[in-house]
Amino acid sequence: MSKQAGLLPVIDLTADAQCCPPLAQSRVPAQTAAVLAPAFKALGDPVRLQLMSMIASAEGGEACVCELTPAFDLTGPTISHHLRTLREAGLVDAERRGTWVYYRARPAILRQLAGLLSVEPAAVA
Amino acid sequence: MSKQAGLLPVIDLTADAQCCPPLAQSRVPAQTAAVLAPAFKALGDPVRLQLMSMIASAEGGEACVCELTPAFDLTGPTISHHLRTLREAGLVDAERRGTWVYYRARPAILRQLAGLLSVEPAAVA
DNA sequence: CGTCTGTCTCGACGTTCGTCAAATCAGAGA
DNA sequence: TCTCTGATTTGACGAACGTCGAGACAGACG
Repeated sequence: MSKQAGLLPVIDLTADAQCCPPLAQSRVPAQTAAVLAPAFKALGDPVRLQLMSMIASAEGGEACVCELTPAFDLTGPTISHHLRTLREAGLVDAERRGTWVYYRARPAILRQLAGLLSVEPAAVA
Repeated sequence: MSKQAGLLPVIDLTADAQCCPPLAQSRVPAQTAAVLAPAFKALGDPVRLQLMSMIASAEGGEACVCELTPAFDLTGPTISHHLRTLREAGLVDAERRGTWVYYRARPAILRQLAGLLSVEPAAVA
């Protein structure tokens, strides 16, 4: 699956071009590490990883805090804190519409992280 | 041939042989989050992210601590601590050969993490 | 206007993290 | 054996984290 033969993605992936040569292919510069590590860090908590998934996989591409919070045995402020962490890491976006606040994933950075981690299936020599 | 007992990874990830439905496709179960979050957490430090890259991209697939340590403005014990963190997260393997200790990436878990983060470009197959 | 509901901020708490210096362990070689 | 070098462990410290309760803020609705 290294080459997605077949359809090209609908959206432009220019962001990937400059940002993520795979971790295992060339050494990550300190500056890149400093920028991307916080994103990994944000995903390094089980609650936030689930929150991220719930948001990214939600119908319509967004999830309301009111449906996120009751999915955990945690208080509102704690969930709010985790969402803020995800937001500050650039992983999600928040928007208030009336009474409720909706969170939406940012696919670009997800792709960036995935690209960094991608491992070429050992092009057998 | 047998590995040094003290250097074996703490986490056994064999159970996760079946790879990762993308984060954005289906909601990550709590159990999966609990298993994978520590790996992201381990990558959530700039020094460890660079270490991981240096190891994974090294020639021969392995890197000696003796070449890792001088790449940072940190003491030996600190680098050793970070390497232990990567090892306990299941991201790398260590092996002592004579005087030196070599670290080697574990591609399986890297692929797992990349798969979790992968964002399918909406285009249907 | 006042009140209610949903969400966030603030302050506090115990825990974990990143770092170092000192001590210890593991081999290599004289 | 003894010593030297490379790597890890131990113990300590301040900083950051995850969590909570109490309070503040933002809209909706009478």
